[in-house]
Amino acid sequence: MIEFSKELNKEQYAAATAPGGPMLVLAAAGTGKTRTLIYRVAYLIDQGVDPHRILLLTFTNKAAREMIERATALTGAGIGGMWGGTFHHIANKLLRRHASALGYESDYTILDSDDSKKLVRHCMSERKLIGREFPKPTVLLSLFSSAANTETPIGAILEECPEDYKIDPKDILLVQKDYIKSKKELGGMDFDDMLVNCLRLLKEKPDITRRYQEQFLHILVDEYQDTNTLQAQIINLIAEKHRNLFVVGDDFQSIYAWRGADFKNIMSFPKFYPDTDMHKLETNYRSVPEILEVANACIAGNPEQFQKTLRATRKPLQRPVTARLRDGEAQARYIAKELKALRNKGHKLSDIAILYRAHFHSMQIQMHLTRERIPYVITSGVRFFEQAHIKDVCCLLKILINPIDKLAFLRLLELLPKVGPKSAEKAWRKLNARFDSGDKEQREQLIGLIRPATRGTWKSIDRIISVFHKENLQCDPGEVIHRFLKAYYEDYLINSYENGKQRLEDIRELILYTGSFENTEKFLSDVALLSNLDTEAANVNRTHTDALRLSTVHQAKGLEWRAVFLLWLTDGMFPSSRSLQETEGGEAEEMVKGSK
DNA sequence: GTTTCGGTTCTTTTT
DNA sequence: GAACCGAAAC
Repeated sequence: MIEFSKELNKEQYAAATAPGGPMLVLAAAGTGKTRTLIYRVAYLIDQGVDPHRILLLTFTNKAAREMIERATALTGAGIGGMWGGTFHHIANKLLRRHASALGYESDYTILDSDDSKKLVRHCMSERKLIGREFPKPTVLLSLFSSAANTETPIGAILEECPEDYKIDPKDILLVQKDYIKSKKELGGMDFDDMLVNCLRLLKEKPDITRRYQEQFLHILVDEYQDTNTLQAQIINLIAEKHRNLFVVGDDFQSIYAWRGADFKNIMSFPKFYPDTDMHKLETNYRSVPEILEVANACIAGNPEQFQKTLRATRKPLQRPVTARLRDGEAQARYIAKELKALRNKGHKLSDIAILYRAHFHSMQIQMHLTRERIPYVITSGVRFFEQAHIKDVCCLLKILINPIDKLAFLRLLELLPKVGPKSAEKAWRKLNARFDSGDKEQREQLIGLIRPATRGTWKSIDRIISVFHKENLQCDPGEVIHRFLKAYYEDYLINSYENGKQRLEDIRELILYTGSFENTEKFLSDVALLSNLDTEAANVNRTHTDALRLSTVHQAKGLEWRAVFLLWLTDGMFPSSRSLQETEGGEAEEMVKGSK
């Protein structure tokens, strides 16, 4: 049995064991936010709530994984059946079930940012809007994205843009219209569509909504300060019946504004639910008082926040150090020197981290570390699942599942020698914009469409497609990938990339990963929605190697180390020059060394 | 007309 | 490192 009152402090206990209704838990950094949330889950189950009737929403995959792991450990696997995951995961789960209600096929593809970009570029080139003074695909996409996530029309967003694009908003609207149409045509939803459509489903289909309102007796939301209006509405709708809504967040740690997050959601929660039971967690277990002093000084004086004061439990140790250094070179040398000193004092490298705002800020440091033979791991900037080779093998799976997934079809064909964008596009047209991999005639037709020199190569891939349908490999995506490797891709990798062998290893890792999925479709959804294989990848790296950690501050949120270096705490670098609203800043070149 | 190759530029944060 | 652009090669 879990002894809630012993394992939690007073603040945490009060929150975790509160009766129900709308609850807002304001958890400052390092106060055991996750712990409280997990014990809340355990408490509910302890009270006899069926896990199936609990919905736990998180913001990132990392958080979801951690929560579920820890809750499982705590309750002794008692949470089986609980609905837990990121907003996108849950939206996907609902949409797969009810896609037809919105006019989608249930085998819709999820477009990741890479796919979206390609599609937008295509729409632009169709309208001859490439180059010139026209914004780049990524710029347009972020425009579309904030429009979707804030429910604001494009026009209004453009007006607020400080930089005066001299572009006709009409052109942008045209591209957006084309983009939306193309997505529909290839049976795809991008990340924003998942939330938009999920909300649409709940708003427009009351019969369906009622089922979930009934099912979810308790809804728990992590990082509430980072929700956007779509997510807040989704939550409110699902919670409408039972009103047991437990949201946790810290208005001072809202880091996703660029993605439509609106910290006003957390500020106005008590207004929306006048009977809100509010709890504050202010006892900090992570940091020494000297650091909390700095934190408190930052929080104070901001009128738009809930007032809070972090209280330290740890003994005073030492103040953060700022080091003024001439340039990046001096900074790197300084860190190397300090690292040596720390190690001499008996610190392990894995207890130390170097944090920075943007990945390229760490380049110089990385060179120095390599030269000095100091082992380090880096929470990568390149997302595992967005690397070319991972996407390559997945597009074979995609065309097996979704006959109208044009992007996957094109990508697969373009892997072949002597096939580029034009030939691939032509083949797609000749097939009438549909490739049913189960249809033998169509497969024959496609073989004929490929130029003779490459036909042999394609035939070996075609054989995999044929086997897939004959042997019903639906449930074994790993086997398909394996055969693809043997038939073609292994050679391709080795020939096309300097680090082909390493990439091959990645794919082997991926094949192992497929084992945990019931079928190809579930696997593909997950690949699209996950963006880091940081569980696997990080675990592999972490095993038994004592290594220094390099990470962006964003990715480091919620983590802790004995000693932390903060790079480039200087004007224009930290905060980045793009987020100009902040005024707090550093002197010339400076750097802070703190201990947790 | 297409594909491939070579040189150049620019790196946030996540789903 | 990868995405983009222009030029060479097929």
